Amino acid sequence: MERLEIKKGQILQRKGDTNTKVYQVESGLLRSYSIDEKGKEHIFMFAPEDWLMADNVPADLPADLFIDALEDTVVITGAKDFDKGHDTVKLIKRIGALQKRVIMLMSASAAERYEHFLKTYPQITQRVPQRMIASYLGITPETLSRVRKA
Amino acid sequence: MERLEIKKGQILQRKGDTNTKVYQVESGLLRSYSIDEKGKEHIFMFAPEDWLMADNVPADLPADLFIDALEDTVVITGAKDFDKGHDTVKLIKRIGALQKRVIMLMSASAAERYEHFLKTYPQITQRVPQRMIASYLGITPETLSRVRKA
DNA sequence: TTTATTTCTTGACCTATATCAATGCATAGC
DNA sequence: GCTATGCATTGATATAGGTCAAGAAATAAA
Repeated sequence: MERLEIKKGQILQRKGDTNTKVYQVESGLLRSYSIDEKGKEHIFMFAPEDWLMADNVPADLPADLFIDALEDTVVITGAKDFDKGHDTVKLIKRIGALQKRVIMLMSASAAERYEHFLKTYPQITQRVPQRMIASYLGITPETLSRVRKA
Repeated sequence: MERLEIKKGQILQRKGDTNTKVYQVESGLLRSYSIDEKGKEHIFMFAPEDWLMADNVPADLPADLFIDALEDTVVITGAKDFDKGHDTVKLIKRIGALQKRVIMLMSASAAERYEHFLKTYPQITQRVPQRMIASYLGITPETLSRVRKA
């Protein structure tokens, strides 16, 4: 357990890295993302204050995601330790959020996704560029721009 | 905790129902799905033997998903009890699977999703109709048919 | 075995979103 | 203050997948 201060733009984890830590955000903003074989970024999650950032693959496998800071950020790092220190209620809430996200990705239009994002994460909306919101929603910046204009 | 035998086609839970149970599958096959405002079905998950079927919203809120049996099925029902009876390692694995699913929905083509499904769930492929696989993958039966033909 | 229903496939056409390029605006760096 | 870079918007075009309908095949029910 360790307290880290990192600068905007600094990378905490790259795909393929050993993957043994989780990051509790004290202040600032992290994101995790993957890069597909066309080189396109797909943001999996943002983590502002009080959120836990983790790459959810077992600690004995290489990382699936990049993790970096979108603002100067302070985190408390913890080891991935599956047998203790986890709040079951928080894990189940996270599963619930992912359930809704999967259903939305299968069924909602770009506009509907954006509307939902605005309502659910109004604070994050103010802190990240539009192109990152587009990436998180699974659409292009151009499509997001058109959706916002409509 | 109770052991239930249900018939193919029988519904265990409807959207809006009270939502206080989880279902451990002993034999058979369950699915959970939502219906969007156009009346279209979106399958969230299949649960064959040894899988746990749950609607991952808190027990004090109404259900988000329908759950029904695709075959004659035997389940052990349990109460949603967030403070005990949960295997943290299994919850984290489930989050990991959903993480990969979200990234795939944002970045993979229909063909890539189908290919991945075949590799990951070969047994389920044999037990459910194509139209349900399409629904789970977030594509239409016509698209799946064309992808398979290519 | 026959009939009814469901599922799958295919063709033709449509649509939501992607791609590409260009331009303007905002922000960062010097 | 100026220049460079990043971001957002817009137009034109392309594309992946959706929609609709019809017919064939498979499965279920009688």
